[in-house]
Amino acid sequence: MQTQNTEQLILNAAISIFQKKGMAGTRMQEIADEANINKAMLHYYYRNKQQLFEAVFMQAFQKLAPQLNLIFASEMGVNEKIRKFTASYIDFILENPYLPGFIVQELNYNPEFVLKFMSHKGKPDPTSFLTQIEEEIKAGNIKKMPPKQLLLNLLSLTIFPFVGEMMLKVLMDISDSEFQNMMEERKTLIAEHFINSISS
Amino acid sequence: MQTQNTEQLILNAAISIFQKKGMAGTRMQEIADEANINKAMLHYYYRNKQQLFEAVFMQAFQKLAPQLNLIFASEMGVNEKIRKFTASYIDFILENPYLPGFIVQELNYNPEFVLKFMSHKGKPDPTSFLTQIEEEIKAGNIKKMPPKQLLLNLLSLTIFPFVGEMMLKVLMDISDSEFQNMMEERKTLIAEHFINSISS
DNA sequence: GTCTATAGCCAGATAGAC
DNA sequence: GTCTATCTGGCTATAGAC
Repeated sequence: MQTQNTEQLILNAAISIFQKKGMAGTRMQEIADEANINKAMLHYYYRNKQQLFEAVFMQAFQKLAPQLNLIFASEMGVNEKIRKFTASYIDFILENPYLPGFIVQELNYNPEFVLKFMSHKGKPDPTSFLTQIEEEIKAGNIKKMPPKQLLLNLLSLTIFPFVGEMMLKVLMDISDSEFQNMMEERKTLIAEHFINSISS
Repeated sequence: MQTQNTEQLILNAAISIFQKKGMAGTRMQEIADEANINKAMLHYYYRNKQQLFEAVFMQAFQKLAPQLNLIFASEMGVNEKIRKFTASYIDFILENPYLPGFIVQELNYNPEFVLKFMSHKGKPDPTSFLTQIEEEIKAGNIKKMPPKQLLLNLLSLTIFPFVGEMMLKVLMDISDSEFQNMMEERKTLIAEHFINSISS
């Protein structure tokens, strides 16, 4: 095992454990076990737990950002953006199920770190999408409503089912397989429904 | 300070800390400090951390349940339920801002405990609401769509902004006061928008 | 680079005086 | 019931052999 391999092995193991249990709930030993490697190696490559966590968080955010840019930074029309975003975001999350909950949660527990990290890393910028909405409203194609509320609705419909998966399963008596089916169904259902609800 | 008072004092302090930092991130000492009381008292009244946490979780869930029953277990018509639920739920959360995130998160980290707890405590049951939706669809008043997806959309629009508050503030450049204003606005905005989107 | 052993600390829990 | 003092275990982190 060379440097590159071991370092990546550790990062992958750390991603898996941190995303499931969060910063405070994770033990370094668990990560070592997951990587089939010695605990001292974690410190050799990543100095301490905080730095390993930051590497994981950064990686997660950088995976998520391009998904958001599907809607923030592309040249498509509004309806096309909405269809593209919902379908592709849901596909993406089905392959990274713990990601949204992880980001949401650690953002709550650790806002100061995140803000520091954001300032020198850059984040998706919704401005152009919000402007696009305003123009469509002026043109009479979309019902009058604050653009940020519209975007918030879209993000809610797309992201929440995954963040609140467990709560929803308990509350609505949904099995694992039914949940999967519902998410597949949402890939098209949300977009049509949402477009229909904003069109004037 | 008599038994009743101290016990309640501890529970209140525990609610405040656990909801902000979660089970794993909370220190017993912090709870003791918050309650202006000695750490040993926590163990005197609640035996150990797990049991104190369970008391907090139970209390949180029992506060939330009546809010859900506004929509699950009342005699109103669908549109009326939607208006009532969104407005009253948002009001409720504005006074208990950490509650939804806390429940969602601990449910993810601790599903087995929750399921055990649910079985002998009872939870809000959405069956009658789902049936009501089906009937409205048959009657041609609501667009054809799976009732559970409709309910999931409603919960997403209402709950997600609070669970993902920090993420949204960062992503959409929303200040504290703008966030408050948006949530006030949503008390009526969501309902009208949602009703409009499902009406055929 | 990788391992074993261990230092050092911190948090949960308890003993026991009052 | 409430407090101080302390035990105990577990966890992060490091020292040091290979």
